[in-house]
Amino acid sequence: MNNVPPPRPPSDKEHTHHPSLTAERVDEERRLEASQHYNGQMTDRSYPPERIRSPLKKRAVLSHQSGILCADVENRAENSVKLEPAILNGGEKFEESCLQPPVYSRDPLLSSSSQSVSSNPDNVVVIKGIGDSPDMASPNSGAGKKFGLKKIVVQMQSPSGEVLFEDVVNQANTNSLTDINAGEVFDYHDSKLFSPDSNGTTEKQDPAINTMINTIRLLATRIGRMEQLKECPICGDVVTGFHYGVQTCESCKGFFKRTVQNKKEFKCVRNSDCEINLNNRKKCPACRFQKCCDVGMRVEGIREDRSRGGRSNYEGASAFIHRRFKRSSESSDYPPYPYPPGGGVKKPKTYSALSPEPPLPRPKPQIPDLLKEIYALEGYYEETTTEPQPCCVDRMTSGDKDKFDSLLHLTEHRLYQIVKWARHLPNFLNVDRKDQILLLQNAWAEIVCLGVIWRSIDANGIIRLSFGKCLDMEKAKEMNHEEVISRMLYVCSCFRRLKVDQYEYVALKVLSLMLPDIRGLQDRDKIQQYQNNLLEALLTHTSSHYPEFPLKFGELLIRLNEVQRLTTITRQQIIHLKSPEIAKNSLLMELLQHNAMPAGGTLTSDQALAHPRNPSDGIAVVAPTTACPPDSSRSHAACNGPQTSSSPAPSGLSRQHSVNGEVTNCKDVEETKLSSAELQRQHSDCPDKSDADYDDISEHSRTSISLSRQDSRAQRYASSHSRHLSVDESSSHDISPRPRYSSMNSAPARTAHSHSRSVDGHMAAATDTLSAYPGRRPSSEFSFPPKHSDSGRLSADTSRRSAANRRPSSSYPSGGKQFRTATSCSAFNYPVKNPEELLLRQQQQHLEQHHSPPLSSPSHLPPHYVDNLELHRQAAMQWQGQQQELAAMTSPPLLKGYNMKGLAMPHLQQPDPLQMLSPDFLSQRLLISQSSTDNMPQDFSMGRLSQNYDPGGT
DNA sequence: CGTCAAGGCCAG
DNA sequence: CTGGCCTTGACG
Ligand SMILES: [Zn+2]
Ligand SMILES: [Zn+2]
Repeated sequence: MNNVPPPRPPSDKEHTHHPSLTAERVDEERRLEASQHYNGQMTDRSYPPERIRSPLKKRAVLSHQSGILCADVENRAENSVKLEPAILNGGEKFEESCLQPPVYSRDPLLSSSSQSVSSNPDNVVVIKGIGDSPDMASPNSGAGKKFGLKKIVVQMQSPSGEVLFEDVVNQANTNSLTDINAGEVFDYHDSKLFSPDSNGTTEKQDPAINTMINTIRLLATRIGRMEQLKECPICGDVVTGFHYGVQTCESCKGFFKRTVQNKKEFKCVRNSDCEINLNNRKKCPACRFQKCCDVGMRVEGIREDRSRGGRSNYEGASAFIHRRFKRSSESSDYPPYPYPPGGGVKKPKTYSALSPEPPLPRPKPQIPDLLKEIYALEGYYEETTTEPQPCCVDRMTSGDKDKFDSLLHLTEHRLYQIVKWARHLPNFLNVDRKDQILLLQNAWAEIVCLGVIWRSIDANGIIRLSFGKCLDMEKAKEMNHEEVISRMLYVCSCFRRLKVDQYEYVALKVLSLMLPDIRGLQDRDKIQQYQNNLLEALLTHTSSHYPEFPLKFGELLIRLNEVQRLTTITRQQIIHLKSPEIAKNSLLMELLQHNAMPAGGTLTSDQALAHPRNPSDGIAVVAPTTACPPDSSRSHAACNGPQTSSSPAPSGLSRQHSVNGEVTNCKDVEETKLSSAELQRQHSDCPDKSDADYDDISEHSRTSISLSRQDSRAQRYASSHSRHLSVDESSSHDISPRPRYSSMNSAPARTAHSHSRSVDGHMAAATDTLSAYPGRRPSSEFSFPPKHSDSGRLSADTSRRSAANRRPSSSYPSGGKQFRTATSCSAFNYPVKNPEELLLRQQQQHLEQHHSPPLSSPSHLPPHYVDNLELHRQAAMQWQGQQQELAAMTSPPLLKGYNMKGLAMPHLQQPDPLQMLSPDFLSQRLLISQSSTDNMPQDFSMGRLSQNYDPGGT
């Protein structure tokens, strides 16, 4: 048994002339020579930096997909190996976007030397250049004739500067392109660029390059996959392919799988620095597993439900990379990064350097996996910038209506992107689809807004919309958007001050999406769990990465509230527009007025299919002045107030002149609004105040506003329909977190009913489609009942596999700890000066009450972080409680027929059945039809978002 | 239908 | 527990 030749990849004929590999595998004790693969004693985390290779062997530089090593590599020209693009890109279509295939120069010495490439942590990823010509002789000269496309060329270089691999991608984001330069080194570990200078390297701090980082990361990843390892980077055995993101041998694959699946916790009996090789790999599982993690094996690759076959989509999976690149080449927007196996990049960051204590048999807690997964979606689903508009826009008067209409189109595109983005979030597809819709309807504006803020984070005093459009306060004033813009700028300044990083940014986006308290959610607990996990991940991240900002976590949550407030304004502004384009903008319309159909009737299929073009997420901010009275922006707090009628009809400025006899309620609402606005006016509107002042004001006024709204609502509530009550009671857990924002929260009873008809009506088919939907691998952080002890057999019906795309992955390293229990944290009962004080106060209370820290603290955190953990947990609970509190105060229907999303759309009292079917139609189809091929509307330049919404995808 | 990368099986 | 080999299932 042991004497048979080692298993090999199907076409791995090359092994036949590799002495050490083709040697029959005898008992491992006899394989002493295998230790030659490593150069003597290694410290902790240093992998075999050098391996003795037979000089006969030439390193193969080939498709990573095939897993094939070409035996005739040595016949290739040594000095300049020109890889075919198809090979370079693993057969993807990527090369289509390359004007010329890059030329690879290789040092002849290299191929015969003992250097191993990307598994060598000393290799670095370097920006070779930006431009359109492969040699970068004339960077960016005429490159982007087509929409300003630029190419980024990234190389993997050995420490001596040899070019090992090279990869190219097109990049449309011309703004940030100027922020990176040739010669800069990309550190995958921290996702940062370092520019070399006289005294070593300095980290580039410019946040503007964040989007670029995504691109570069992806490139680095793909480069990392180009290398064909022959020897398992963990034990030196024969590589049998990619396993959990890394090329490893079969045994390490199995070992990793067992370890994760069974949640083993090994402990090294020595110093956790055991060398792992073919001979001793069984000796110390702790160090072996650590090494697995160090070389980049992904626990997300292990499926919690143990389903077999198919493709995984975790960051680092080949399908993941493939998808991103394929799309990126087709749509000319920039991709996100995945993750380079084996590090691919320098800086292995030894464990001992990170923490002196005995290492845990788990991945180094660099960045929580959940955050990484979420971040992996950035770039890919970021807004595209296909149409550079150099000029700052600005001045959008009513005369620019066309322009504005196109902006609406842009917005719609952005919305599609958001839907797509959400679909790719870990486990989002495991959420009930009705819930998906609810969540998206509730949060889209926040997501858009956060994107704008993120982009503007480094632009001092400027809000960067899409397409290079910018707004400063001056322009904003001209357009009467000063409140929105100033608030945005304020949040920007907060983010800047806090040094919010990309992971925190994406976490905030998802946090704004995954709100468990929205009324009508089917599976609230799941959302809750998600939120908890995300909060936990964010907390871990901020605590460990930003010890200098001990209160960062809490502050972030507070800023999130500010963003929520912001979006209330912007929603209103959009709905105030008189553009008939909104009507055609079916998805936008749907989101804006979930329950209210256009007065004209249902959306026609024409409307549904005639989709506009061009993305932008800045839409809300660039609403035309004329259509948006100054006061409306102030009164955002009175978001319950009916503001408009359905889209084609002009909206009242602050007063509802609506259809269907719902007008009577306007008065109350108006009063609410006035009082709210008055409150607001008393305090606010000075974005340049100190943070403390600002927080004081906003928190205080918001509380007041909420209360006043509650009063107003109470009056309404008393006279509301009993059916509302019954529905409310029937779903006692359903409280809307931000009723003032959520169109879904309007007329709850009706919402529920229409959902049960419209959504449910489509549910069967939709679910089927969803089930057939391929390839989405949910991943960690979502608690699913583990499936241990079941000996793992799938029942026949599970293998029937409608759940194929609901495959949960293991939540191994980051458990589903929950720290949320409080349902009401009235921390905002009285004004506080700033979040710090708030937190301190919390802490004080906590100390007074003599609570013991309820939750375990991540053991990987240094002690001084841990001190703050409890504080942060309280902040999180406070935030959650605050969401609930707000929800509770306003959840009952304020006005029948008016939603509370700040839109106040009247609804038709007796909706046509067809109309009842319509509201969710698009988003439903979006949710189910955005298949793995991402056939999201791409051809925006053609003025169509998309043609087919074939929910079946067939 | 072949490839790839999951999970399962089971002798050692 | 290990690890070689098998089965699965999405994708191209
Ligand atoms: Zn191995
Ligand atoms: Zn050990």
